Formats: sequence, C-alpha cells, structure tokens
Amino acid sequence: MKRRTWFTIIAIAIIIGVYVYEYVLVEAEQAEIVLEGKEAKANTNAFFLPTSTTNQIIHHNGYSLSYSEPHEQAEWVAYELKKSHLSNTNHKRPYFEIDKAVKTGAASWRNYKNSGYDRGHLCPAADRRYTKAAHDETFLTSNISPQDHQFNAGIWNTLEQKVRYWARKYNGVFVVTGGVLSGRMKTIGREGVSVPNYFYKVLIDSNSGKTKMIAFLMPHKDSSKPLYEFVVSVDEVEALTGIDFFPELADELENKLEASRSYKDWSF
DNA sequence: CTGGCGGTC
DNA sequence: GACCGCCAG
Repeated sequence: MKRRTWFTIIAIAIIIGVYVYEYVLVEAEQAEIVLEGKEAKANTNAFFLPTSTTNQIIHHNGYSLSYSEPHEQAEWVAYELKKSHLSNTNHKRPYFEIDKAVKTGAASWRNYKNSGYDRGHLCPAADRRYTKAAHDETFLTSNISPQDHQFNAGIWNTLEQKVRYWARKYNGVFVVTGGVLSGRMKTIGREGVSVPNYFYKVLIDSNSGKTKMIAFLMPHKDSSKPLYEFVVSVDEVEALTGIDFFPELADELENKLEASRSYKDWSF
C-alpha cells in the first residue's frame, strides 16, 4: 500500500478511537451518577466526616449533617462536590420541609417567616442540581440557617460560587459548612432558631495531587472584601466550634494542614 | 446565583 | 397551606 493509504487508515483509527474513548467515559460518568444515592454514605460521608458535638448525625443521599437541637439547625453539613455533580439543569424550587430524620424534631420553616432572615442553604441547591431528587433534598429545614439576605446573596454566595469553581478545577472538593453556634446569638421564631454571628466553610481536596485544605470564617454581614481576606486555619474554626474536622486523616498530615492558614495552593 | 412575597384557590 | 408568578440584588 501507498504511504497515503496508510496515513488515511491510521487517521481514521485515531478518530474512531477518540469517539469510543469518549463514549466509554460518558457511560462511566452516568453510571456513577445513578449509583450516587446508594454510595453516598460510603463515598461522601465516611472518611472526611467531622465529629458531632451533639451526637446526632444524619445521612441523606446528597449530604450528611450534625443537628444541634438547642440551636434548631445543623452545626455542620458535609458533602462531596464532585466535578460530575456540576450541572446546569434547572429544577423548580420546592417548598421547605421539616427533616423527619431529625429525631429531636427539626425546626419548622415557619420560624423563618417574617423573621427578616433568609432560609439560607448550607448545602447549596446549586451544588445538587445533578438530579431533581438531590436538588429537592437540599430543601429540608435541617439544611438551612437564618442568614441576612445581603450576606447570603452577597459574599456568602460568592464563596459558594468559588467552591464550584474549585470543584471544577480540582476534580471535586469535600465541603463542610455551617454557622458558628456559640456565644450570644439572636433567635427567631417560636422554636428559637439561633442566628449565628459567624459562618464557616472548610474544604479539603484530595483528588488533584497532594491533599490540601482551606477554611473561611465570615462575620454574618455582607462585605465587599476579597474572599481570601476571610481565610483562617482549620484549627481556628475547630477552636470556635468544638468540631474536629478530619479525624480520620493521618495525624501528622491533619496537624500540619489544619494549622496552616496559607491559601497558596488554592487558585482565586 | 441568592432569595422573599402577594394573590388565589 | 399549597401553588403560581413576579420581584430584587
């Protein structure tokens, strides 16, 4: 055969190869999404799960939480935001429901009505758009905290968008977030839902090379400062909340990463 | 994206 | 109370 013929054959083979490869990749991703719910506890909630100071951990398919009955909200909500979770699908916004999995009785959404505060998602609805079920599951009252609207739609929203950016960039991140339930707090509603004075977010990435962490502590008010101004060490968040964030991590690594307040490994 | 709210049945 | 559609930053 002529050289040109060989070249043509090889070119076609490469093109077919790429298509087959992509097809297999897409199939694998879809299979992963289908399994998401069943594997949530094993994948999302095992290794990086924080400790509970309230002894009430609840696992949902899309996230886990530790519920604080005295403050009528979660002390933390934890979930893995995989790159494959990121989706542009629009879902109709459902109504908030009382989380029946909370045995002590989760707060009613009525506490928030006319309170002047948003029902602020802890696990954002936008992080669970991959299925309608996952999206709707974020509308449980165990996943919300009273948030000032300017804060929620402002700097906090900006941080949540940055988390999605990192999930895309670093092939997924594990997220732990909540209000700091300590000190003197305002309360709202008949059940007295505490209004946190600070909110935190702790991230760990173990998917893109060496394991890295970053933590944010934000006063409960909107700000025009850049996000990195709110970076603190994980140790600082632990000191405020009493939560041990990554107890399953090897001690040496945990101690080193949690003491650091450097954000050089995180692209802003 | 983050949400509230008023009107209707 | 549930639902729809409109509203704002």
